[in-house]
Amino acid sequence: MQNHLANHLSQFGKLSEKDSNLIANNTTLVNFKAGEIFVEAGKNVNKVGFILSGVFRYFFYDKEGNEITSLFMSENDFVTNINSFYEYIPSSGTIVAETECVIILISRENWELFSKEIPSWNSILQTITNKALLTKTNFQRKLISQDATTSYLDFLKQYPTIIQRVSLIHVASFLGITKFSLSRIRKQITLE
Amino acid sequence: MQNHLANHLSQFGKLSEKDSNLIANNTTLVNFKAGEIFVEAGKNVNKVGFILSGVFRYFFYDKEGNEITSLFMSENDFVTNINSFYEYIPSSGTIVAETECVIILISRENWELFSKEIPSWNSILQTITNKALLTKTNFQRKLISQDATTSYLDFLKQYPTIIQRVSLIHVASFLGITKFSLSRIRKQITLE
DNA sequence: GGTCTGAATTGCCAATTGGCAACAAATGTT
DNA sequence: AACATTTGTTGCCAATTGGCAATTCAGACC
Repeated sequence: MQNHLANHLSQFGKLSEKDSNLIANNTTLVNFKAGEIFVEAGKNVNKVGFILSGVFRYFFYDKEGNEITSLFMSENDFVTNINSFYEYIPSSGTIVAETECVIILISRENWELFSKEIPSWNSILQTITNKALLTKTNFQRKLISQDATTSYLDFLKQYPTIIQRVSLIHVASFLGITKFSLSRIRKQITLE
Repeated sequence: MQNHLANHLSQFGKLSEKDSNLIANNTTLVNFKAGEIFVEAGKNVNKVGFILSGVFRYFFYDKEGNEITSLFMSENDFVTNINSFYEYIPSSGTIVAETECVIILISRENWELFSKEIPSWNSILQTITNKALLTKTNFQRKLISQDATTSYLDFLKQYPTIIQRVSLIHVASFLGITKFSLSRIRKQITLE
């Protein structure tokens, strides 16, 4: 059901029947198995996915070579590296499917087609991008100034379905703590 | 010199002589003394400033009532609460001038005028907004996963002129550490 | 069922950071 | 200049979090 994307977008701006059909006719469903790569670090990103099911994870390596997970993306999220896509530069990180995933794939060519042909496309995508980035900075702000237990509880609130679907080590990295600390925090919570 | 704004914007998209004049004729210079409020928490934000000189600070209060500084804005930055401005909702935080400041002020009415009359306005501002948000999330990511000393050194690199112009207690809050820790880190660094 | 592999937990100890009180320095006001 | 106020520092100790080795657990595979 390709129209899932058009339906989703129509929350943020008007789409005509024609717009909706254009989208449906110029996108494809793609499946990913857990562990498969959607975006490879070092390469330019020329595609955007819209997630119908599953969880993707964005990670990169810091100066010490530690793997840092900085984002999870799941149902009704877009999956891409915005910076790489908009700026035509290599992605500094990797996006990997953490579970089986199904996405609606939009190539750059079709993205540009939509941008030209669909009057509200740019405004809709701008709205979504802004909202996503603001949500991210707001959540990160908490991680910076809170203790680890509070951060973990906030994570459960904000991403209630993610915790069962990804390794705790990645959640720990996302929260900026070690897997040991996360394990102890979870134990502490179940004891209360 | 009102054209400073048009000059700055022209880095990100084409502006005609006419566009430039429209901007100059529909913006005003405004001065702030240190301590004066630009955006008041709880109120809708209907203006955007472009900073010619000085430093502004955005802060809010967390659940425990602690003041959290989450952003500094200085020369050639825009100063506003994007979320409040775009979503027509009250600002959750306050923006205060930390030093004497001079800004080019754009009211919402004139913002909309520019949006209508200047063909590249939306695209330019979208580009700037995206860049600013991406820079912010990238910096915050470091704060989450690094130790405090590294974070402080990164702060000096990223905002070299801010440190001399704002209280260290606000820098500490921005970095997510206490003023005591920051004081010790600074001492440690000068000893090396 | 048995084996293998990676994920998660736990104990122990170290390093980092926080909290508080006291003090010093800088700034603003009269 | 004298005073008050705010900002920054330091010592002391507590709380949090990290690091590492050993162990347990869970799922994959034969």
